[in-house]
Amino acid sequence: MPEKRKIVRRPRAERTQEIRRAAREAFAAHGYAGAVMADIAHAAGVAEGTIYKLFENKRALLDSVMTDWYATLTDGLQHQLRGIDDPAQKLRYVIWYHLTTIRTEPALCRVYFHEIRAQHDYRDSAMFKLNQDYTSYTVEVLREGVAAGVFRDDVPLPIVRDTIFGGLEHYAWQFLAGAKTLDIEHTTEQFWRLIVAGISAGNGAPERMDRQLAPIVERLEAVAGRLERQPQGRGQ
Amino acid sequence: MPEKRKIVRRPRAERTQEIRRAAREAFAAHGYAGAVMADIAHAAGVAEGTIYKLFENKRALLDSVMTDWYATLTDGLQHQLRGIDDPAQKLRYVIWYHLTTIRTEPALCRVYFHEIRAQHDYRDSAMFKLNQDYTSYTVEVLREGVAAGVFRDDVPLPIVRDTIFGGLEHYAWQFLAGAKTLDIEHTTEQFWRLIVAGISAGNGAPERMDRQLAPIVERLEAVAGRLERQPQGRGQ
DNA sequence: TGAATTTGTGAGTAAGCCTCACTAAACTGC
DNA sequence: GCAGTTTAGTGAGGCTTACTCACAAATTCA
Repeated sequence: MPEKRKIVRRPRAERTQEIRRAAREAFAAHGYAGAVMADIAHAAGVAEGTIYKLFENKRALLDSVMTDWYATLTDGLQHQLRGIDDPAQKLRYVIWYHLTTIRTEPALCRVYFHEIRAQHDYRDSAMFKLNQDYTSYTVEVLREGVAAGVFRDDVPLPIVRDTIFGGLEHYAWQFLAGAKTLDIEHTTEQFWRLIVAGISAGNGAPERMDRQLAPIVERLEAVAGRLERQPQGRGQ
Repeated sequence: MPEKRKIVRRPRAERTQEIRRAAREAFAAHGYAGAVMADIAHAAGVAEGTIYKLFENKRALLDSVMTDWYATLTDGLQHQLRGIDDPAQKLRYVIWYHLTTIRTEPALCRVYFHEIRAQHDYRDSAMFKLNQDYTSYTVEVLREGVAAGVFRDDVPLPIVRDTIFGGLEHYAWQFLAGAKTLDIEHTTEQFWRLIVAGISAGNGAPERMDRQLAPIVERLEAVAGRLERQPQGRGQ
């Protein structure tokens, strides 16, 4: 006679949490396609059918895992940014925070980059909203910088935002693909310099630069010429 | 009595091409996971088993499709770059070319971004090599610019490269996700300005900028002071 | 204590990648 | 031409896996 396992019933929220935890590990370890629902069920200590009582399908389970994770990230960033004043320094922190996240949770980042964003209905999803929140702090920082006169007043905000996050992701992919270690301090410094140089007031595109320098040069030359035409006073 | 279809045998290369064409359409239309091998076989006019005689599996079929496509892209870029001299202008062309590719083949780009790079063995794949070729032209252009003194001599090449491609991809994703149209000319201009401002000789990070301007300001002030101490000549 | 409700189960279904034993077209030597 | 050999091509079936559903058991309620 086969041993009949006692069925224990637990609060819905607890079960949900249990399953989410198991799912997070599975997705992190094997990716979306590689994770097997039967294994997740086993790891969570429930039958496969139970998962479908609490989550609509595999995709919804993934969404739930990622939403959970992303929300804590966004809160963390928002909280830390309040402690910094200078816009350029805030920008530096955003870069550092993003890189740190990638190094701390490479597996989940990978899944996010490749599974979540690939969904055709991504732009209607909760993840999209969360991502907007996350990146909107950056846009906010940029706006502050422009208002303070630190950044050019014609910086194309969405493009700078995407350059930051896209560039970081692209760079970090080498790390996510297991190629090499990620030197957060050094990488932060390099990215930050590049971006800040690109948007700082006074650093326009080449011809803009010329336009800004032109009057200064003109003034210098005029004054110098005037001095040259005068009898030399004291040493140069 | 069921009609017996005549089996026609054709050169290996021709069959392969036929299947690849059908596969490309299927992958573009439905993505990797969504494309069904049975449908591809049907569209190519062969039995499902035939595909597996010519390609190891679904993944290998995708690789073949993408390799084919990517190779033509790389050739195109390389060819066009030879017609441009100025490093900054070359950079502009790279950006423009990349955006144009994304707008011309959004579906394949999407599959590339999300399926190819997600493979855990991506860095050993043929696609990785091709991508290296593609982006290496950009690094080459940057090197030329540094050598010519147009770009700073301390630009971190890999980071600039990743900022360009990562930023473009990130920005273009809104378009790939079907959100809005892609204004190539305007976007090219914005990105190019941002990057060039970031790496141009003379546009360092903030403190570097100060360092460069300092002697100029010093000279101006010295001269101005000297003028002020002198009896006023003609009215300015 | 019995009825109603809610939670949990796991065998079964369907979809889809892939295999393999087999068919028959093309080729080869006579 | 013909028998024997090689090889392109086939498609039914195997296997994995997401998902369903009829049922079972625990809990709650009257």
